[in-house]
Amino acid sequence: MVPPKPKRRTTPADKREAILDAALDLFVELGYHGTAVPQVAQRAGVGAGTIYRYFDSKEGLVNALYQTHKEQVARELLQNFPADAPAREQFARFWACMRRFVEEHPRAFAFLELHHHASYLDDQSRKVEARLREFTTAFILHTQERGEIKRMDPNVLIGIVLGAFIGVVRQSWEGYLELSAEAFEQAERCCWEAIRI
Amino acid sequence: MVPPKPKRRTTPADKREAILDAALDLFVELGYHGTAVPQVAQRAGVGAGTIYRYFDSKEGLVNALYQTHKEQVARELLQNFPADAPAREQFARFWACMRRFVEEHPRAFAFLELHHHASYLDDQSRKVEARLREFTTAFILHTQERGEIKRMDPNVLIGIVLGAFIGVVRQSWEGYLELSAEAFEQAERCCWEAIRI
Amino acid sequence: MVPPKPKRRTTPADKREAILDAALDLFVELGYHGTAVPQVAQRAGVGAGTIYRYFDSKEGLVNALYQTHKEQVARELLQNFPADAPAREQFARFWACMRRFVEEHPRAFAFLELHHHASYLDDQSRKVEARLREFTTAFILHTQERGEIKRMDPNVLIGIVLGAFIGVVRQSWEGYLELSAEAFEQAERCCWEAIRI
Amino acid sequence: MVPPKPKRRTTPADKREAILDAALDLFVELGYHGTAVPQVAQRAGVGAGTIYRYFDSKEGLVNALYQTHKEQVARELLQNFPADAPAREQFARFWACMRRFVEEHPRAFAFLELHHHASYLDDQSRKVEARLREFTTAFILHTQERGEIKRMDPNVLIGIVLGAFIGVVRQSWEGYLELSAEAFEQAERCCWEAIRI
DNA sequence: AATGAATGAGAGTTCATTCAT
DNA sequence: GATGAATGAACTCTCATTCAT
Repeated sequence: MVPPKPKRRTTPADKREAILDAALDLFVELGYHGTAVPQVAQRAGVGAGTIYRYFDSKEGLVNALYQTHKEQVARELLQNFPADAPAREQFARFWACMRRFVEEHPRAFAFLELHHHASYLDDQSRKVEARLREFTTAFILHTQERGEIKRMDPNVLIGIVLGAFIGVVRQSWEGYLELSAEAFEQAERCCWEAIRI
Repeated sequence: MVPPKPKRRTTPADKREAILDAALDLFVELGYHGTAVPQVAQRAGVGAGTIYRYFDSKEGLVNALYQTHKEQVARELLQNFPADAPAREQFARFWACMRRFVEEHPRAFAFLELHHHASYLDDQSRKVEARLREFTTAFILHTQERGEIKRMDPNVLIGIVLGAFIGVVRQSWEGYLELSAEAFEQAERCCWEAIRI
Repeated sequence: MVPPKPKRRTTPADKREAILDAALDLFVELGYHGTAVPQVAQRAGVGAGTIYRYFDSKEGLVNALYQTHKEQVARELLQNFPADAPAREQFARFWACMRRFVEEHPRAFAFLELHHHASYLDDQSRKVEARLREFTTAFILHTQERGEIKRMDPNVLIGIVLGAFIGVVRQSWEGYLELSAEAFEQAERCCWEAIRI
Repeated sequence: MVPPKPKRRTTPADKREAILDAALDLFVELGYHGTAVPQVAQRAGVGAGTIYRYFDSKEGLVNALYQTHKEQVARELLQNFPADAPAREQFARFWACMRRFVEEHPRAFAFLELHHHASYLDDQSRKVEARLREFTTAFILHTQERGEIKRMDPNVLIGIVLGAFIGVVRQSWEGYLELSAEAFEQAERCCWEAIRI
């Protein structure tokens, strides 16, 4: 019996993925405006014109990347969130989820961080961001009412915790820190103490 | 009697400042690659060629901006630092100093933050960053030995505190928060609790 | 008994016609350079590659169109021409023939007119034009000798009559005129008076 | 005494003219879509980017050409028009004026003719055309009322006369005719007989 | 025979940089 | 020293054509 011959070298989905992957690398390294479309094509191993079969424009490409990855973060955060657990555990889970994302998709995390609120993001991209924030704000208010975390403008708390998380990750990008389990855990404890009552 | 000092309408230093000032605005608003050199010239009120009398290139301009402002931050932090005060007070002073910088030079702070570790920054720019970090690290180690703040990799603590500060400021950039005295003070207390023993 | 003729949904001739028809529409509407080959394919309901089975290139396609329709005009003019009638009647028949062509094949007439002497027409296309002209010139000379129309360079007369005909049709393209029977007849009488003795 | 040194090799106005002149040639020869901007630049002897200092875009360039030359035709027609002369003389003057334009600016005439009612002409360009037509229509109606020319839709008459004029000129473009004084005069007489009572 | 995804040359346009004035 | 018109390389994007399926 003959084993089924593998049908194609590259499926359309493969090409699309290759383009997204190459763009992710380059946008992180050189920025959106610093990256030329043919450069993306070359790294993806396709012709320059091919990119326009899969994406409307360079803007379409960066927004597709943003939405794909931002939605993944949002999904993972919401799915793993223990709605009824004590705040301490909820925070630990949030931190673990973010950590897992950074470890599994470091370039995607860097991309989201660097392209946060850029002028070329479209309404759909901003909507993904907005939904996640709404959820977060509602959760913070609820936990504050339960007396488990400090009472102050939720946006200050978001700024502190998210900022601190990104701040630690950045230290590793800049070569000052290895993102060990210990570092994440230490940072997690610090941040909890920042916001706990 | 003194001869009347020849009054020039614009000294070379004035021109240089005007260029730096215009570039600061535009780089913050449109990004490095999104800003055209003649656009900088126009806003500065000089000819496009004039920029090249004061700076080698567009890269030279952005690096001059980076170094100028980064050095200013470093200077202010070091000058105001109470070497012999208790850690709690040192931390409060650090926070106040950063806060003052953000309030007095919001565009410069945004510029430094947005162009942090961009590919077009040169070695000299990175060196300014490195010197400040050396000082900070040494100080953290010293304070940890005095048992006033948590014992962990100083880079984790730097990531947390700097990240949290930037995180809070960013919330205001994104329109979620007004940078009131109260917000800064709340965030400062949170961050102290994050790192204190 | 005859075996049932195998019915093909689309014969090669059908495909060729569909391509020519789609191209006619688009070249008239958007111009030669304004029309993309895949656009022609889509409107013809065939794959983009298929066009290259029937035509060498985009130039080949436009020349095929030109020759097809120019030859049709020539055929109709020559077939309907009453060689032995008086000049007044010959002229009326010529005009009626042109009018019928415009009414039955408005897109083809517009195409011929708009692509007249375009740089991408090949020698074969120009040859069709030349043959028609030879006949016309000979006829004019003959009629002039019979003393029925003005004696002058036949090319002046061709320019006047053909130009006037196209001029009137153009007025309708530009929305100034409806191509009524009356308009055609009025124009015909005017043109006859232009050339008659 | 020193003769005044000629100040510039090329003034800005020279450059603009050189670009317009090169574009006129190429648009006539290859059509608007068939002409590449760098091609215009090369023929004008300037860099490709220079064209964009003088014109907003390729469309801006073609519209500037159209308006310049169309306005010149309109101006010459209106200025030389003998409002109170008999229709026969008015027609002769019109024809002479058109003839002079063709002889002095043959490429401009060809350009106007070939780009008539093209989709890339802007509102301003169409307005010039519209003003000229309004004048012509009013004049025809007035002359018809005086009983000097045939009574029919003025647009039919415009189509015939303008079409015949262009038709004769085209014969020369196609190499069939030399635009001699005699040819123009013969055609003028024919056309007058086409429209006279 | 027919397809349409893929290509890359070339389109229009921008902009960092130069240099005659 | 200062200017800004001029440049041409490089940008984003299109499309005539090919070729694996």
